[in-house]
Amino acid sequence: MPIVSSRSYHHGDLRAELLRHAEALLRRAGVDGLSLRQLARDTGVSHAAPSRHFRDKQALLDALAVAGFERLGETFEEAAATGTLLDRLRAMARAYLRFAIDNPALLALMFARKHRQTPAIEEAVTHAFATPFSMIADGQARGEVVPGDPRRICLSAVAALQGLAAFVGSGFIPAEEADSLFEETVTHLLDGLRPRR
Amino acid sequence: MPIVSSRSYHHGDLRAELLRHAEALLRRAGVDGLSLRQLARDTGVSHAAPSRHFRDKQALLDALAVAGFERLGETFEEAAATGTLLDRLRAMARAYLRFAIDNPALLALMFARKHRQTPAIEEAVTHAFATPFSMIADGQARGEVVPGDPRRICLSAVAALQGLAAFVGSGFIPAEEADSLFEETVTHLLDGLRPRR
DNA sequence: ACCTGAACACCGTTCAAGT
DNA sequence: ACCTGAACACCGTTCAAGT
Repeated sequence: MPIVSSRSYHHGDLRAELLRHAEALLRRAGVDGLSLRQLARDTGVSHAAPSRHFRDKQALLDALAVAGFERLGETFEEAAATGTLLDRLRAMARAYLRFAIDNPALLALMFARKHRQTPAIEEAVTHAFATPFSMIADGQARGEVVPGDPRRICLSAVAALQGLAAFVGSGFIPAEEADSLFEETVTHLLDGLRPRR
Repeated sequence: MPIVSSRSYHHGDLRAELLRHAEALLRRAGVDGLSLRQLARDTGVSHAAPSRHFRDKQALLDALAVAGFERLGETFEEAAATGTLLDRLRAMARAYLRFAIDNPALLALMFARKHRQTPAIEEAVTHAFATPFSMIADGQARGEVVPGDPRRICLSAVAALQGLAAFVGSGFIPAEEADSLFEETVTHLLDGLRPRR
């Protein structure tokens, strides 16, 4: 008789364990190598067991994306902990690119879903980008950032980084060039945020 | 006895026909819906026939990517046909975003291959971006564009557009917002290209 | 040279059956 | 409630065989 009611019969928490193995499988085999059956094998359950926790494969991918956005949001919070406004914006940009380079398959998953705009994902996205969003809004209130819809400003800045990250992650930009191109891009972005006087 | 030696036994040119159907299938079913067997069915050949023309599925995807870069390069050339330098750069940026929105699955294919850096693909990429590249180099020669490695300038500009296009294509940015965000981004990019005086 | 049909190992999904 | 095993329809790849 289990003490914690959420614990399953055979495993501690199969859902969490599946997610953990799925992240590892995604990392080492890519999106194409991430199969439910391989995941079941890695986790040591029958191939039909995951369906109890994820209705279908897309539900698993959605859950991975949510977890990814949560991790990304945490790195944003850490990056924005100290320093001047420009320091923190720069640190967040750096954290974003590092996340993209360290988790290329996960990042692709997070942004390559045209379908299934789950409320859970929307909430995770909003929460993840809350830090840079409020950073920009605060900067505007103090006159240190150019005026305009902070959501749009945040979006276009992240888009520029996203493109760079995608190019680096896909091998389109060689790793040697990534750092200096990143510095250029960030300098350029921060320059664009600075109010004209 | 066929007149043209490249013509196959049963079809005019099965390779070209496969590519044609593959593009259509990719467009209507996405990357996940693009299977060799469905493609064979669409083309009216046995499921093993494509393997004569494409060693494996990746080879088909590579060929689709090459065709995509060729099409993209053509739209760049058209966009850069007339107008001032800024007009042509703006037109190329617009053409890029339009291509991205009209061919989201193809664009994802073109840039999401970490593996198989084929010479054919590298050549197609270089050729496709030759127009914006030389446009920037020309602008520098005439003092109308900020100095610096034209390849890097081209790369970071395309990356910014790529990120925006990816966000729009994935439904991350609603279609209503795409145009105005694009205008803002392009204005910002062109502003960055203008030499300080 | 080019295509077919059968074969193999894999996959996602479903569902009756077990505990 | 949770998991298993069998079943089904699909897939990529290979290969002997046909024309």
